[in-house]
Amino acid sequence: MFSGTIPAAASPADGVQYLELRNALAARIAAGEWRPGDRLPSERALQVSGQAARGTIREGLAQLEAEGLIYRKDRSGWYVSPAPIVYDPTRWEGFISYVEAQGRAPATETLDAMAIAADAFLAGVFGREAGAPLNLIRRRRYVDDRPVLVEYIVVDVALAPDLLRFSFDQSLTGILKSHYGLAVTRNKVEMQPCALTGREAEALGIKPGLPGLNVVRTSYDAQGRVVEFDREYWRHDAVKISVEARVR
Amino acid sequence: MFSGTIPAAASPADGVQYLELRNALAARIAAGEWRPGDRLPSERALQVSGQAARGTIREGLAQLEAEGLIYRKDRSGWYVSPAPIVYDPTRWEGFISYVEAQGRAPATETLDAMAIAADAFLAGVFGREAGAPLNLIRRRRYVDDRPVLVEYIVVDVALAPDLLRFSFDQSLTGILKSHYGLAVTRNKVEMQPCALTGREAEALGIKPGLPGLNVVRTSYDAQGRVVEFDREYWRHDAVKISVEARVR
DNA sequence: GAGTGGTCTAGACCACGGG
DNA sequence: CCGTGGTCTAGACCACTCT
Repeated sequence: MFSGTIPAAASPADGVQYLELRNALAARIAAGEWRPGDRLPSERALQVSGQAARGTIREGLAQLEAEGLIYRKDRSGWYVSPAPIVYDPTRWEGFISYVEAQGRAPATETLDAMAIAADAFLAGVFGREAGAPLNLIRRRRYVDDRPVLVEYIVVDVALAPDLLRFSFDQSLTGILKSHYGLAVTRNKVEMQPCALTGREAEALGIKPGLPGLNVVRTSYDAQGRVVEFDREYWRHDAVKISVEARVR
Repeated sequence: MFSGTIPAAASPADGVQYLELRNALAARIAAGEWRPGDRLPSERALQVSGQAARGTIREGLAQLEAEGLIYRKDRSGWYVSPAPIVYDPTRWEGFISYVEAQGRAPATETLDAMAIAADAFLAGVFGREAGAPLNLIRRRRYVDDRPVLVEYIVVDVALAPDLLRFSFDQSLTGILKSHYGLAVTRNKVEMQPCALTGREAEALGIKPGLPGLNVVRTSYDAQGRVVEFDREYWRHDAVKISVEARVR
């Protein structure tokens, strides 16, 4: 009744068909009938065995998806979710190292990298005037070949001139430190559960509206300058946040 | 294209009916046609004006719900969501003070308070043997009369004997500090987007499967003893996490 | 081309709320 | 009580993947 680290499932009998399907599938997943990455039977196959309309089947599957136990690949099928990555956004280590430290295979892909001018919001973030030159980098990151997040990074051109000549498929952290001497000493992190829509859903290859986690990080150096402003959109089933901090 | 603090909405025309309904409703909400807490037209009314099957209408509404723009009250209707509470789980202030600091009205209700014996998991958390006596408190917390979270707090009886004689509708923080001299100096916080199911969904009066945020906090005093182990289940649309931390 | 999920329709009955 | 959302059925056609 109170143990483990993950919320308990619904009770076995709910008097509701789609929850009973959900429970049946969850039990079979827990029993190891399918392993992470495996495909579930098709919706129409589940209809036959479960004797329900397809809409009802889909509601049960959507339930498991919301819980992060399964995910869908568009027009391909429903798959069992792998374990989430544990992520501490207050650490300045970089995606690659902590994913590897958890025995998983990270990958990074740069989608865009361009010069932009600060709008009112970004001007405020960086403490510059509107129109100040900034660089915007958009990346997609993978764990074990599955896209798990898309991120938008903004860097002040004044602090890192000519940044766009680099490749960002590796660690941006390393570039900022070794080529520009920029060391982060303080982070401000905001997180909010959200829905992944529009460009983010498209970049992750998912159906718009799937739950996600929006992480916004502002990184400062010892002089209080904003080194990096980073907005990440994570698949909700791919990440688990862990933060350790002294009480202030 | 890159501004503001909240993810951009989907594009106005998606070629998909339920997303077009979503966009139409989102625009009317943004325009202030309905204010936070207001009820939307009924599903059947939206059917008439929008010329679509009710299932399609419901899919559009579920989309907005996943995004946190609206929420439902069981068999009552769909309502515009109020602004989320900004919450810093590394601070040791207590719910009441930070909700009030944001100009909102907090309330706390104790659901259960009982003595339990440590299972293997909790024994590990508290560094005690299995079967050690603990107290478990279950509370529901409100913002502006809307239930936003349910929490399970475990306290070591050895550190806070006879704790159950107190009322927990006020600050537990204050009780632990003033009556037991327990001061928290360090927190470990884990957060994971989740679905609210079973007891949690019931306690919050929501439909099982709605997205939520699971926050697990372990609080230590200066001697490294576990003062409090707290598991919170938040409505996903009620909270925004903000953490500030030095880089380690 | 066969099979998959994605979308949509037009109904139905039910449980619960107090718009 | 009536209106609400909650659940469910039994179909249909489409866009996409390739299981």
